[in-house]
Amino acid sequence: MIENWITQLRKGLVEYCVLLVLRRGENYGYEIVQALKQIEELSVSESTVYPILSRLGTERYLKWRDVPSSAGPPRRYFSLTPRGKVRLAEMNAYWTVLVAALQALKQGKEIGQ
Amino acid sequence: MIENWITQLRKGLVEYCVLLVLRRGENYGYEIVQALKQIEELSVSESTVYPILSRLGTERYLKWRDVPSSAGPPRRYFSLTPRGKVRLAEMNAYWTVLVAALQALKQGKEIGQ
DNA sequence: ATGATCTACTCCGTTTCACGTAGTACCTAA
DNA sequence: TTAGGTACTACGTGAAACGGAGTAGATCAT
Repeated sequence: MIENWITQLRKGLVEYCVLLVLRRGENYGYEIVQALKQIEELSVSESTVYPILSRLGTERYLKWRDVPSSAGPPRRYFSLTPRGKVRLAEMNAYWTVLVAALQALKQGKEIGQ
Repeated sequence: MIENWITQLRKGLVEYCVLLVLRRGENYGYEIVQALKQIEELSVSESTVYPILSRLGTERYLKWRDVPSSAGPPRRYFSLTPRGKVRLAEMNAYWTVLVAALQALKQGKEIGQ
């Protein structure tokens, strides 16, 4: 099934998307989940995004602060650390060359000679 | 480490690349391995490509024929089945929208409103 | 005050894939 | 007969996505 392939293809990508969402400033978890849910091609859920947020936190790519909310438990606002910004830049660089390589493979590049 | 992320990102992609290599006609295993090794961003080895070839075979996306070789054991020439061509078309379609979605996320698209 | 509902997460188990290491086996040429 | 190129196969590990269930704070209608 193509769905299964898509699940595999998403590996690594959700993490990249989380960092991309945070590149402009802080956002809280639920908000990030809702934002990524809107990208149909990703179609992620809470159980995918929250573990990524905490993993990126323990790896010090993200920092956070808790802010009381008027509608529910305190919100945890995440933002990129300097370390996280470096990682995002590395990911951007790799993603760019990867997409270019795939594009070259799609278009005409023959193997053999 | 970024290397680990790259390993995750490759999941699903190697399979896609194998189908892309075969889209024009048949190739034998060793040749496919050498072709994909030349793509630095993928940097795959035999132990990655051969299992994919046999998986795609049992899933009937590929067919093959054995041809005696002048230098070694018979070569197994793989080619796309009609089913495989459909799958490749689906993958192309998904890959295209995914790359576009990531591009949109990279450029300016804000969340929240 | 009590239950319903929204918000904001956390935990656990399963599946799948990439990949490293090692091993098998075939064939030609010196 | 052995070295070297060719063509795979087997096995185990690690990491990520994901489904489903659970936890818990806060507001609001009854």
